[in-house]
Amino acid sequence: MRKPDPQGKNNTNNGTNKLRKGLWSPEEDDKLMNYMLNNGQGCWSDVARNAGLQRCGKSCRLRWINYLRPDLKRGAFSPQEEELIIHLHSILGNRWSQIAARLPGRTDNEIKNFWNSTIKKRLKNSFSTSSPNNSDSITEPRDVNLGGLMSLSEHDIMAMCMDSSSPSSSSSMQAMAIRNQQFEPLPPLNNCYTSLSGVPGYFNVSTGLSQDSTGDGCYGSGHLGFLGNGNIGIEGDLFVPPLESICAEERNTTTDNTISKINNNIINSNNNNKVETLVENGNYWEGENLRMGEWKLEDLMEDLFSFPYLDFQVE
DNA sequence: AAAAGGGCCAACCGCAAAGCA
DNA sequence: CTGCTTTGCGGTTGGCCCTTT
Repeated sequence: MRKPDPQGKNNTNNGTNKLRKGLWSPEEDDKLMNYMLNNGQGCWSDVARNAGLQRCGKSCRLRWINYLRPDLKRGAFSPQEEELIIHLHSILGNRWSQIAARLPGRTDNEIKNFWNSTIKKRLKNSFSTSSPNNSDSITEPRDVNLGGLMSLSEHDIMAMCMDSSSPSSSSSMQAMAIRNQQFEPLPPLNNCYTSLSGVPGYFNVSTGLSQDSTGDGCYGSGHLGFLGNGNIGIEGDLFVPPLESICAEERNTTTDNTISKINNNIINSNNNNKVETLVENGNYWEGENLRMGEWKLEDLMEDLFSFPYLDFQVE
């Protein structure tokens, strides 16, 4: 972390127009927070200027998104979040912003740090402990249990872990697909919020489900798997949980209209019009039915955007 | 008790895409 | 169409802090 610069050695004081860098002081946070609450988000360089901050707009944006936003969820990641991150990362690769978009209250930076510091290490450990004599000769891939997360082969895990340059880990998916000559479902994700079951090769989006009857946060069960031709197959109906997004929930509960307004701005700007639709339709996503047989990776990526944004309460 | 090492995480950097004149 | 500005993203850095030696 960079030192806060209370004396302003790096900043514009001293007669120059040099912008401040490094850690944000509480005063700067206050200024930015007050400005954002009163004026909402505009052009970030204007925000920096009008809020009286000697920071570049970029720095203000980052500070707001990663730290000051009222809808941020602080604290450790829950096991459900961990699981979801791993699962999404296996599909999306290092597309942290897209992963973060499905974890309300979490930032891409947070998830990225969490992945690099914790999960990556854990996956590596799982790999090494599961193969005590794994010198450099990898022969038969074995299944590795990631602490109850999912069961993948060593090759798969290594590909996922090491192939961080691949934007979508497509090479690892291809590797899995090649190895799996037939549809081979991955184990269902416990506590996941978009789960799949039913007719192989197709899924429907069922909407308007009420509550998770089991109370474990899981709305149905099913499998996502890889097809021998390198495509991704879905086995099942996609059950979408009732979407009481942070946005909608806070709209109902908060008495602070200003904060509510800000939240709406943030979420609407992040999610385009999807959340507005959700809210207008009584907190349930009433998106069009999705049908498909086999997905190529890029198609899957596309269709991930049509998934509702996940929301669950931690603790 | 002090030094070394490693983990964590806030923030910066560079690049690409989008928007606009 | 072109060039400039702004925004957004992912990778990387650097410093605090905790643990180990």
